[in-house]
Amino acid sequence: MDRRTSSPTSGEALLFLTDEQLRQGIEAMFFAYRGFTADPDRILADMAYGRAHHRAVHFIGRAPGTTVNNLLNILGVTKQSLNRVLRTLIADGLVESKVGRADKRERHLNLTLAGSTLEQTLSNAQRARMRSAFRDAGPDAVAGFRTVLEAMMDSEMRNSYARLKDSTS
Amino acid sequence: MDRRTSSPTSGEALLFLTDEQLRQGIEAMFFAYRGFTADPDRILADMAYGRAHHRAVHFIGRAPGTTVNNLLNILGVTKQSLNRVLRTLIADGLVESKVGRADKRERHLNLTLAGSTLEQTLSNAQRARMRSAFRDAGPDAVAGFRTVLEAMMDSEMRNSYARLKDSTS
DNA sequence: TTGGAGTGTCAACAACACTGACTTAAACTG
DNA sequence: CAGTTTAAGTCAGTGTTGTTGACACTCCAA
Repeated sequence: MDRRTSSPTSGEALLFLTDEQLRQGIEAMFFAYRGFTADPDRILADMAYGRAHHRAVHFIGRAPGTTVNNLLNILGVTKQSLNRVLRTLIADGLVESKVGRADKRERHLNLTLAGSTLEQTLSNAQRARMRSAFRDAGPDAVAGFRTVLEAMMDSEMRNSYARLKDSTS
Repeated sequence: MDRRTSSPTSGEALLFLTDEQLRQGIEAMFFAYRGFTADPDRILADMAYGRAHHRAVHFIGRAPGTTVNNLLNILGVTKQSLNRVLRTLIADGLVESKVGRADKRERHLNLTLAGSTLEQTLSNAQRARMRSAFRDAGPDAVAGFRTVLEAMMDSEMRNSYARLKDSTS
């Protein structure tokens, strides 16, 4: 391998790709993800809900009127697994499911007022940590953070991510 | 919204802390973590093992001779949960548990040859993705990635992370 | 020698994922 | 129109990983 883009010194250009650096990146992901989910988990523990409910509520709030199938693709779980979660959320009045106008086979999902409240509560907790981390790290680090995470995604997930990102930009 | 990332002007200095930017960061973490675990998960699916076995094998390989209690703190699970995993790994000859010399209550954990082989297999798969992501993103982005992840950890996890990092640097 | 720490085990349970098989209803297609 | 496909929901069974709670054992130290 020869010298690459940014680093001026020759021998050090690829030092960030050593196995040790990669291993530290792996461990950083592991520990950071624990922090990432810790606050919502604490809130959900008091209710009869778990992480799966959080994810469903998050993405329904993010893409109101989304279909079950679309949600299935975003979450990457089976229909049975999502259905279990959705059933309780609908029964508890946090999510409402409406038959599609154009295609009556589809169900369009929306948060109720109560669902939106829960989403806000969870979202606020998770955003607070993210905001603190972003502020401590600074804008350049945040840009790098996002670049690496995008490069780490499977291509299908990258598509889902980009679609959501563009929908509100 | 106009994207003016690296602008030095005053009013835009905190644009990276908007709720929308934070939400994108949250979603990036979600999708990237799926990619992060996808390759080892595929390998483990064929065996009778799961993600918990991967984590145990990883950290035992990283800190040979570690005690059960130390591993407990790193992994952040209950001892019953870890014990179930360790029991199968020991029974299958991937991990060996030795009574401590100084303190005979403690058990010191090490990978056997077979355990080390599995660790390598999983580690190689996960490192390959991380290497590809790091290379695509470049050294500056990687530095930012690590900075943000560290800021996102709980302080106890940050300590565990730092201890592991320093042990081989 | 008593108390506490470290370890291990048993049992029960919950959350969340999976596969496989099936139904219902609607939409598309030849 | 008949047949096929698609979207959604359901039932039953299973596996991994996590949790509590209770209990036993060993060893160390006050």
